[in-house]
Amino acid sequence: MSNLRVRYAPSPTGHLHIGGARTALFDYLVARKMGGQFIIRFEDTDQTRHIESGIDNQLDGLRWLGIQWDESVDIGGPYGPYRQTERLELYRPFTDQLLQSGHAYRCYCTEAELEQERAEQEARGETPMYSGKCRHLTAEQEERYRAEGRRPSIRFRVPQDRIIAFDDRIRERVEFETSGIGDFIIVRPDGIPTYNFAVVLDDHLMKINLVIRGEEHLTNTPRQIMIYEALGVEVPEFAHLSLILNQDRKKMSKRDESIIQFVEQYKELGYLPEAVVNFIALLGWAPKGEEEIFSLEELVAQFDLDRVSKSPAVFDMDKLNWMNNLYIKKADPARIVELAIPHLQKAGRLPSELTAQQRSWAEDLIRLYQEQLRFVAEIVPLSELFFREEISFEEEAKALLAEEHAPVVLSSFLRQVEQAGEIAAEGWKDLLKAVQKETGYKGKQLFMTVRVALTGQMHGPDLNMTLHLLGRETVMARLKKLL
RNA sequence: GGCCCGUUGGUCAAGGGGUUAAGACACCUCCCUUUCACGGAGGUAACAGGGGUUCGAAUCCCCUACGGGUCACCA
Repeated sequence: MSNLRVRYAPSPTGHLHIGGARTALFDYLVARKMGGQFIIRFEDTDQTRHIESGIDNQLDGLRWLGIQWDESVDIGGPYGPYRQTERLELYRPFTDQLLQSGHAYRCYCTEAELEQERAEQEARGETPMYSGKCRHLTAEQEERYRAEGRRPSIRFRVPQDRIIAFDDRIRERVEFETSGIGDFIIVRPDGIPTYNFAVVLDDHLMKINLVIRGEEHLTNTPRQIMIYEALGVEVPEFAHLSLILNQDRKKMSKRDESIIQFVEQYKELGYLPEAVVNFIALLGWAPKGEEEIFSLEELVAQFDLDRVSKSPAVFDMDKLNWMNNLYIKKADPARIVELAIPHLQKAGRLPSELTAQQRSWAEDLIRLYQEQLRFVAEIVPLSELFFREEISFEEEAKALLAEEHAPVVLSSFLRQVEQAGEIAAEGWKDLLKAVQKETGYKGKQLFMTVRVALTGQMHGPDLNMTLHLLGRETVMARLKKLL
């Protein structure tokens, strides 16, 4: 294939879905790897479901992931326009061609009639399929229908008893019998083509030679191949990706809340784009070796359509969280700080305008938790102990404080803090050392007692930094309250 | 229901006639550590079932079961 051209063709009905993002990513990877072009085109022929912000949502999501394209609505390209509703005139000659060659015909059935027909078929236990009622209308009959005020749609005449076969890049050979396919509508009465017709025309006109898309399109493929053939143009290659399933092994539906489905939501929760890209690349694709942490550039080098799995993948949130944590740990702390501050502000933990001092405090706080954040929004629940007036004590903590060494350690510590005056970030270590010297308690009895007294919890982040962030006043107040 | 696709541990998955059937997440144990987390070392756990073909099937064929997709004037 000398010049590979692939496309992602979403319908702009909403936000970028995780499945769409994965399709786009695979498109991008293949195009980059082969030195081809990646085109994004919008299939917006369904007026009723059209959402104006849909195009921006899709593009913004892809941009955030770092996926770049070579031709689309925003940057143009030699095969535009890149949204179907702007290409309507381009389709007309092809419609005429099919009508003239007899591959298509006008159908005057109304939606209500068709629906009734379908209902009757279903009642009889048959597969619902268009009966072919208008297949052989005479000129007079057409004239009469027109006189009744009926507006025709245009149907594709599906050849009888043929087998349509193709070699899918992922599924290998797939065959369909045309007997199971009814004549389908390619142009609605209002002149707007339906999906199956428009894709074929656009892919042809845009010189797409590899169509990568989800498995839900597999059964559309024979219809499209028939159109290519009727038009006498070259059929592209197909690669049908298996679906991404939720934890219940079901196709994710838009209302499914068991899983976070939209790229924008991951962004909002503080997932890093490189983690999301890495993770979705592994949904259905397996690298050659054992390494599985890859940057986008590395994915381009590693990716191979031949290593894409046929079976569906369940979206595993645990693994995404693990992977995101990996990227957060590696990330520049300043970046995580930038992402985390808005979460703390939104939660009312920080004022919307920060003084230099507050900012520096927030930076220390966020860095304290950086290595255990699975996603940045977690900073809010994780850092709760720094924002509570009243601390509550766990059972274990109460037991520890009831031991005889506790008051000794704590009163010694309080004295040290009071005497110290201003305490530098590193100064707390020395105070604890002094307490050890004075009381003779060390290790768990010393550190754990202090931790528990001030946080109420047996577990937590680095103690010195915790003390520093709590600050001298709070430390003294909490100690006094206990003693 | 018809048609189409799929099925290796809980999850992602490698392996495509001869393997002790990889690796990762999760889980468990231990080590490190003032605790947690991190890190390190181990561990539990899988070829859907049944027939073939073959000296030999996770790998090839058939059937069954299960799961999914699709049958629109949606994409």
